[in-house]
Amino acid sequence: MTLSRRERLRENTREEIKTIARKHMQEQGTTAISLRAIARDMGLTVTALYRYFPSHDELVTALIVDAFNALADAMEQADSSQPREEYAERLMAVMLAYREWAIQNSADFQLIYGNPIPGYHAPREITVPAATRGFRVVVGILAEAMANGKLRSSTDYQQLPPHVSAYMIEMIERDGYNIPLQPMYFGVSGWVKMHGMIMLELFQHTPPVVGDPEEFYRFEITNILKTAGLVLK
Amino acid sequence: MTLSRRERLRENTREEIKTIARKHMQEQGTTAISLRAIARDMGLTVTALYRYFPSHDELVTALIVDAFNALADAMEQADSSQPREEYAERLMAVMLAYREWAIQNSADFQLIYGNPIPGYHAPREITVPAATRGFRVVVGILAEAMANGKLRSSTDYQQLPPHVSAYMIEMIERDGYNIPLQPMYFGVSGWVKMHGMIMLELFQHTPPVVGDPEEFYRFEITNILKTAGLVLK
DNA sequence: TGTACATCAGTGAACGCGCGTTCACTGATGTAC
DNA sequence: TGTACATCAGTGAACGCGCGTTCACTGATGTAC
Repeated sequence: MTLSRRERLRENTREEIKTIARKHMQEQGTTAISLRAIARDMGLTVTALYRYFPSHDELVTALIVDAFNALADAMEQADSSQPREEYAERLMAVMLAYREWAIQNSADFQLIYGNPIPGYHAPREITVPAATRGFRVVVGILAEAMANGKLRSSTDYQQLPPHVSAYMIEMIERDGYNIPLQPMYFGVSGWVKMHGMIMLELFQHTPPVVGDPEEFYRFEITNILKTAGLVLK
Repeated sequence: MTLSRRERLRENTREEIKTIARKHMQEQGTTAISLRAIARDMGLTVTALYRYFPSHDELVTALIVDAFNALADAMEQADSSQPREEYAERLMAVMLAYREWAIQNSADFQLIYGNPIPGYHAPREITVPAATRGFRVVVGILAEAMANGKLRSSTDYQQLPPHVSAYMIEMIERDGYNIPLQPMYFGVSGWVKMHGMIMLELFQHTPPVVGDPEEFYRFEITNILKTAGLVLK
């Protein structure tokens, strides 16, 4: 669909508002998203912004959706940079992209995975689909590896507490993942660890412990992949 | 040392201020720590609070130190509730206490492990010693298990990137851990995972995926312990 | 035991900032005939 | 091609809030002789 001149200008202004909001987040944290401060930076009055976002919360929602999508884009791009049959390489690339994006866009990362903004309630029907995109890439690769007989048939997941595995199987169905339990369990189990490392790195808890967080991160991924029989070339 | 009547009253007031600050954090997030709001709740003028905390930042620092200490206390207590020789049980109890405390005191947990408060800079010489207490419990148990020949001599840690292991060995020395590299590596590697799970649970990312976050958390700990040869009775 | 003085808790006004949202409005741009 | 009208971007004042910090002060409590 083509946009009229007016619509294009409108889109540009919306983007400019979000760009400045991101700058403020980066400088002052996610609670510093302020319509008045953005207006000041743009040389507009506050009220003008209400033409573009009906409220502060709607702006925050737009930023959250953008952030989840940008992160997922980065992961998808990393995935497609690797040969299709090299599952270990694909997973490594995707998880490195996850970390890289988190560090390069730490304010956005805090916005989507950190402390909630006081008083703000995300409309889950809007944010959740964007939120799961990145994770779908990971479990998708794992499922592909399994379908091609490259995933070690570990027995771990078979010992999950019965109601946990029942819930997960139901969730796989409900959210349309269309994959077996094993890659889903493996994906969640690995994801939470990498996520923890990134969070701790971002807030300066691990750098004084491991020295080089990126090397450590790579090392841990390599080990996790090994437990699934996925070996890097 | 005994305190005079005046000193006792003073301590009580300081505690009351922190208690109300924690209530506000729980309700409005860590950025809502406000001297004026606390004064309002106490029926005092703002300026009266300056007798107890010389600035907003000093109050935040006190809350951070208290939080790290409370978390470490909970972990130490969990540790001492188990038989000394049952290393797997001790580690399970300690990590469950970690999660339990995080969930029961989610605002404090966000304060110490979540997004930084804009404009606040922690005096690391004050916060870091408190921050490492809990982790010391974990690696302490692992080192004890190793000293008693109960830790499987995995070769994982021997393949750490050379400058990472060099850095960690130096850090062990610098921070006075007095333990070998293996339990340190194992402790960090496990810690980051449990931390990630808790963060994701707290912010509602994993509950819709795993259904019962506590069961899942237990399951993952059990598996991690197994990889180190530590089996729960 | 009584008194003078120092210490301390708390007040109230002020400074100089910040915020989201509503309302009635002006003036430019686009559109339909 | 020219004109009337609708649409839209942006203004400016106002409402009712919030914040940390400094300053000169009052009045009660504790202490030393």
